[in-house]
Amino acid sequence: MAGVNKVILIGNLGADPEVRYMPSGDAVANIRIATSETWKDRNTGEKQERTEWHNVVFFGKIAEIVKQYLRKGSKIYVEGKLRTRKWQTQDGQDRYSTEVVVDINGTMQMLDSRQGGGMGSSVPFDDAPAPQSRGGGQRPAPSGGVNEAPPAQSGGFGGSADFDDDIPF
Amino acid sequence: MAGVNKVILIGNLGADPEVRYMPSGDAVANIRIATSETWKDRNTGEKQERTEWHNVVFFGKIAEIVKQYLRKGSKIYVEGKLRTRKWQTQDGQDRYSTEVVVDINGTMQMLDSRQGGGMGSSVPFDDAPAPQSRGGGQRPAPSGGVNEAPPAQSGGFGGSADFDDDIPF
Amino acid sequence: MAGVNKVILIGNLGADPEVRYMPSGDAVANIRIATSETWKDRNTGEKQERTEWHNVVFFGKIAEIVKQYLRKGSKIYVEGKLRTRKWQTQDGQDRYSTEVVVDINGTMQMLDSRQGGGMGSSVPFDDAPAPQSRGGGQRPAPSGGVNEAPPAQSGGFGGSADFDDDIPF
Amino acid sequence: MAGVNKVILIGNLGADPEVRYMPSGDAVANIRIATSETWKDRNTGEKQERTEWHNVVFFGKIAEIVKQYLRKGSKIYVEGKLRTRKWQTQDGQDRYSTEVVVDINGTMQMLDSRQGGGMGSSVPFDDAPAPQSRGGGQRPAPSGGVNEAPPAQSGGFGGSADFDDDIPF
DNA sequence: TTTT
DNA sequence: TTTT
Repeated sequence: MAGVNKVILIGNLGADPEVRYMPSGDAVANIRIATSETWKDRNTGEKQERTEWHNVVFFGKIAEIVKQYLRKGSKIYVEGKLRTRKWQTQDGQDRYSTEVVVDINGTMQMLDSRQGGGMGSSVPFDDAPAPQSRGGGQRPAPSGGVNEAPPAQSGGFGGSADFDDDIPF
Repeated sequence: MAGVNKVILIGNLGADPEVRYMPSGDAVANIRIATSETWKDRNTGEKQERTEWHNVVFFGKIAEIVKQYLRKGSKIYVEGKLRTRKWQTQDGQDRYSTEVVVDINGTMQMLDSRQGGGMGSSVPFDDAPAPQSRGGGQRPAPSGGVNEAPPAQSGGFGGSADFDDDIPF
Repeated sequence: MAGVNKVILIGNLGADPEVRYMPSGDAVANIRIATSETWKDRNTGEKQERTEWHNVVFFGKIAEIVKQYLRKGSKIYVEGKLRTRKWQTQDGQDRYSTEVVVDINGTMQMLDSRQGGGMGSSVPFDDAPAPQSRGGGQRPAPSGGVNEAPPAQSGGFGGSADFDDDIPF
Repeated sequence: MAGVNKVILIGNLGADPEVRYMPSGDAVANIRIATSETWKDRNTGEKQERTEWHNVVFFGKIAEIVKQYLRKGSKIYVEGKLRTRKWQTQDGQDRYSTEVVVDINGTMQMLDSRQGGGMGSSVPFDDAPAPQSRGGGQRPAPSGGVNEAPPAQSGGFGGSADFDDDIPF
């Protein structure tokens, strides 16, 4: 019992989200996002760039938001945790795949809502307000109590079953 | 509407926590923690050290854990957000005070449980298991559903009223 | 010797940066950025919003980038550390002010370069490429060695003198 | 050009570090660290635990520190970035492996120095001071200038060649 | 006021 | 394979 496992990413989606539904009815959304870093070669002085691709999976209510608002090219902020899943190929070989999991403890924020449809973008979701989402589900209506300061997300997360037999890349 | 406001600290408590209770019965715990950084002077090569003191305030269930387990000298990991409060001196002058707020969206972890009572420490709580705590309150028992993976904390946070008329330092 | 002191913010500038120069010639840039969080009141269900303002100060080369590229309204990602300065009012009273310091160990990234001048913005810097900046200064040209992977920023940071007699707000 | 790619971990080493040297003479250190999270099953109320294992690779001077100070069981704080490497099996199949890279932009801190040799530990490095390390190399001696505040790490990082033909697990 |  |  101990540990911190936190990932923070800002990047762009390489494709539209892929969304599936659990037997429980909960959505699971998968995206790929690219982060790139640039630097100058110390010898030649030339500008270098390296792009890293990340598999990010969203559970619960936040998966619905991903489905509704994100598209290929969307720039987002993501806070989640690392998880490495073991899975088998069709001929029974072991494989490992590492993902960034955004569940009720994680967060997602859209960062490009302002570039908006007004600029002639063909992206239909751009007129929607940019959501700022915790992974959490609905907040149960509590009884009484002051409320001058932000509370937080809460319960209702419906579980996250294994997908170990999915091919990750 | 948008934004990330996150603080991550690892440091030691300068004194025992100060705990108060809200009219609602919720605890509020205040601590001071020190972070220090060291570097070598670029001219003399001498080792330098600078210590920074942070005011951290905990709300809800996590405040109870702070009260129970933390003491002067405890080393902790904290994740919270920045908040600057305006308050008045007795003669009506405005003052501002910035704190790190750890509420249901934040986290705290003890990092020194292992140094334990076995070493001759007089600290009575050292035998207790080191808690790993989200700010959250109780989790409501949900109905049905798989549970192979960690869910998350949830609701029940009882509010965090203003303390703007308190003197912060 | 121990400690982590890290702040991560995403928000918008409330005004153009204020830039000064040290006797050494190094720039120091100050900005105010707003982060806001929204939540629903647990009783009334009404949407609530709270905006937090942060003082951020940049040292070294990154301060020049702030001066050149950021304006009122710019949305940025910032990674820095907390620092509380003590200063005196004109009549000799002690005051404390907490800032987020972005020096050579910090980072800044513009997040809204794409909204561009094309939308009729009067902001002249919008055509410039959005910089991704570490706080670092110039990188000394090293001798030999492979370079297939990103190195990192380096030396040359010119110091950050005290500004304790400045009024912070 | 844009992006944030950050990983923050607190966990324990599952084994002693494995250290290799580049043709350039630079060290590369690999460790496995475990982070665990606990939660209560929402139905049964039983305590659950899930442990996640992370591959972490250190480059440059920080790799030397890892070699010198870390051992199986050490608890550390690590700040790095995600990198997925493609490699080939002996029979030419593609594989992918995701690691947390701690280079000059990353950080490592020991968190258990205080448990010390005094408790009967057989670990010989326990008497050494716990290092607080940036990934950086040596700092070039600058000429003149004030130095009242911490500067930062700097240059000299000797490169990080590809290891794509190594087997990662 | 902590810690190393 | 760590830790509590």
